[in-house]
Amino acid sequence: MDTTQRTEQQRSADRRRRELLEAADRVVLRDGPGASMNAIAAEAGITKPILYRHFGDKGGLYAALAKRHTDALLEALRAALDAPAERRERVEATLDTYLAAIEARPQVYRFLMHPSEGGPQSDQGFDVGLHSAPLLRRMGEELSKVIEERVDLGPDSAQLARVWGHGIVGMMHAAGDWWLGERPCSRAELVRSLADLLWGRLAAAGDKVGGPSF
Amino acid sequence: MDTTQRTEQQRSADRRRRELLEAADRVVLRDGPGASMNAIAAEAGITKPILYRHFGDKGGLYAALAKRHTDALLEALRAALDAPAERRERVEATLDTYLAAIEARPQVYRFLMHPSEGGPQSDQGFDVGLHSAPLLRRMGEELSKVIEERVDLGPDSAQLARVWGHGIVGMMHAAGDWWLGERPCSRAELVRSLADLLWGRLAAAGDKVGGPSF
DNA sequence: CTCACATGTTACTTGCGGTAACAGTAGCCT
DNA sequence: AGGCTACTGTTACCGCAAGTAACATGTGAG
Repeated sequence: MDTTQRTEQQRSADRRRRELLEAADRVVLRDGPGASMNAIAAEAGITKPILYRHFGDKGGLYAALAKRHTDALLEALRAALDAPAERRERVEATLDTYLAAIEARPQVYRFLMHPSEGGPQSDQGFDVGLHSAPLLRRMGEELSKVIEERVDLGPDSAQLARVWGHGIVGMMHAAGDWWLGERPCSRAELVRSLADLLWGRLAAAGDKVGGPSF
Repeated sequence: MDTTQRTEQQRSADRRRRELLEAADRVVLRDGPGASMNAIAAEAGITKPILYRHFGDKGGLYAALAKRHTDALLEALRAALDAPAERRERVEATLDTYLAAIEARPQVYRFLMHPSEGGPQSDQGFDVGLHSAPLLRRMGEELSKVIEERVDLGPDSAQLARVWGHGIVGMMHAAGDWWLGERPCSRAELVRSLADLLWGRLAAAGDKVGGPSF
């Protein structure tokens, strides 16, 4: 067969693909998630149909783009999660890693999580409806695995671990999103507060007495 | 003044508005969040510009639509949250209320949370990017208030309560979203697992020994 | 030289959000 | 009555973005 030739051509195609993704990245980071295919093609120095030949449709481009960032973030999280340290330390390190990532590149984060919120007249963005889930889901599954591997939860551990994995990721995500918007405290404080929550401080706290009237 | 006349006209306008919202509701529930303004107008028996006169733009229609459902859900949550019962009971009741709501009307839920995921060719949906936050945010703020009112957290209670409010809501949301998709267990089990997480079972559990190799 | 193939283009269709300009209708004011 | 305002409704259009068809061009293999 022509495998050797194929590989050569394939390599060139892959390089092109990577270049296109980087161009897309630049545009998305500059113009927000509302970036149009035309704009991306222009940034890459080519025209639309080529993008479509490479990625099928806009969702494909988005998926490829998201996968890059998602993979990178997941790797960082895995490192923090799998470190040989006390559980609380690991939890705090993981929370901090995530928050540091979204703090450092809020544009990327918003692109991954929140679809069209670009410019004033950009009402249609990437259809992240089906794609924003994956990041959260993948993080949830990853965390679930680690929990089940390393925490002794008795019977039903598999199910419990999955519920907790997704729940904790959701907590991290929502709190991070809110924090990124309002910046009501430092990152370290946020990490500490969330870890405290996970450590049962809600259950341990007493009822408030002398509260409002009743 | 012409207040009396105005009220009469206003009433008619309000009735129309409500009718339009109900039509929009039907269409969104049927066609998913990718419903077009034309489709909504047709369902209401009128044409597009009228929708725009009433709601300004698509975001306005969405916001009005979302507000109805959000208000209803928030009211139910408030009731569970403010009940005169033990804290754990209240937490479980609130979780269950939320999960029951999204279980009963997944279409509404997906519309509120996830934008365009409609039909196969519907790539642009409502720009929920800026509107899905509100529901989560409002729930988070609501919960924050209740936490601060009723739980004794010592100094920094305000900040801590807000972090926890948003975090817990995010946990509930993410776990609910995942659960709704996979249905890995009953609602009661999910509620119990999440409450256990909030009650510090993660911190209380021991390390797993004899785990994978290390 | 020519065939096959990959790369690139221009020019188009479709469909949606949003708007302008026009038409009919009900009540009030003098 | 007749006209003024204000609301409801329409058709017909613009702009823009996704996605596609058809055409052009370079390049290595036989």
